[in-house]
Amino acid sequence: MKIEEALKTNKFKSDQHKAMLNIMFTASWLRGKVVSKLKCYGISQEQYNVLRILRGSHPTPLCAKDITDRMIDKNSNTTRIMDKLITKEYINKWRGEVDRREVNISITESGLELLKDIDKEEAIDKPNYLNLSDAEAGLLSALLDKLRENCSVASNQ
Amino acid sequence: MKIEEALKTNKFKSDQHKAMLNIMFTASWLRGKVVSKLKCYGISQEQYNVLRILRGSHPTPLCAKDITDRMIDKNSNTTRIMDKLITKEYINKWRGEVDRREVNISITESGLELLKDIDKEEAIDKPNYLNLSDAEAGLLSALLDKLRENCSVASNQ
DNA sequence: GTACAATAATTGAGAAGTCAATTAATCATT
DNA sequence: AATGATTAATTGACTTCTCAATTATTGTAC
Repeated sequence: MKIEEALKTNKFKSDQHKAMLNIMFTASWLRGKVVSKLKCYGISQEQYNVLRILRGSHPTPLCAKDITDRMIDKNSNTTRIMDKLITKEYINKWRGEVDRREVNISITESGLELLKDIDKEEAIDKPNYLNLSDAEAGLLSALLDKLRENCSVASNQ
Repeated sequence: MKIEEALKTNKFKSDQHKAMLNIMFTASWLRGKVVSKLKCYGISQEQYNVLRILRGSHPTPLCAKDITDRMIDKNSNTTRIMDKLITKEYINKWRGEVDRREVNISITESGLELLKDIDKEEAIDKPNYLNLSDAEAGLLSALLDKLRENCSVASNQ
């Protein structure tokens, strides 16, 4: 479904504006797919994202700031996402010994198992999940990277 | 800034997975920009989106469903976004005469003025806001449209 | 080493989102 | 025209987000 159909309009100020709306729509669409896949595991997309980040560094722990830096949505309230994951015993947290302002966070065995189960359900990340060839996916990433360059508008992100 | 730097990782399962994370990151980045632009006008991105949709159909009113159909995030709670906009007197709402289940919604003069003020601050949608040529923006849209085709995962969206 | 700035994480309060259940009206079938 | 199904919108309960203020610790300059 083309973006014109998805948003039921043909009025776009410019090609850039159309692309912007398309990015936001596609992100929302993707989010819907991921969320529905994760539903039966009882975790949110943000929680899943954090677990994957921690698996990536495992067995080295990360501090909260390191995790925020790696998150898709930098505005997420990391503390509260951690709280949820601690309650579910998917992560461990302890005060940093070197810098006592920091906390060390690492994924538990139980968290790793959860990810393994989710991985089995390949669909979320499987190649061609996106209906793009490798080359097209690479081109898409390159365009998105370029889009964010030299932007005239200041932002805190 | 490339997505590898933005997410501080080089570990991507596939080009498709990398593109997926890039879309979500870019959408969040764009959202941050738009939200910070709209802040001084006291409206959220979703409210702005609804006002633009209503301006597009003005002076013909739309019903709530028509608006939802045109929204970027189809899961938004349209009723509550409308409530906010009614309080601010940017939109009017009245029961449909033909189909009494529907409500008719239209943008007010005050709402149109707000949009005019925001438009003056061109930055949000101005051409090249995205640092892409028209051709690149078109290509990006085409890739996003393709990506959403024939997706193996069922979704309610 | 004391004062002040900077950083990491947390919290509180209010806003917004989510999801299922509900209400009201219309449609479709007989 | 009575029945049940469908559609449009709303609501209630709950969760999550947001953003500024706060606490604790470390870094920097004198």
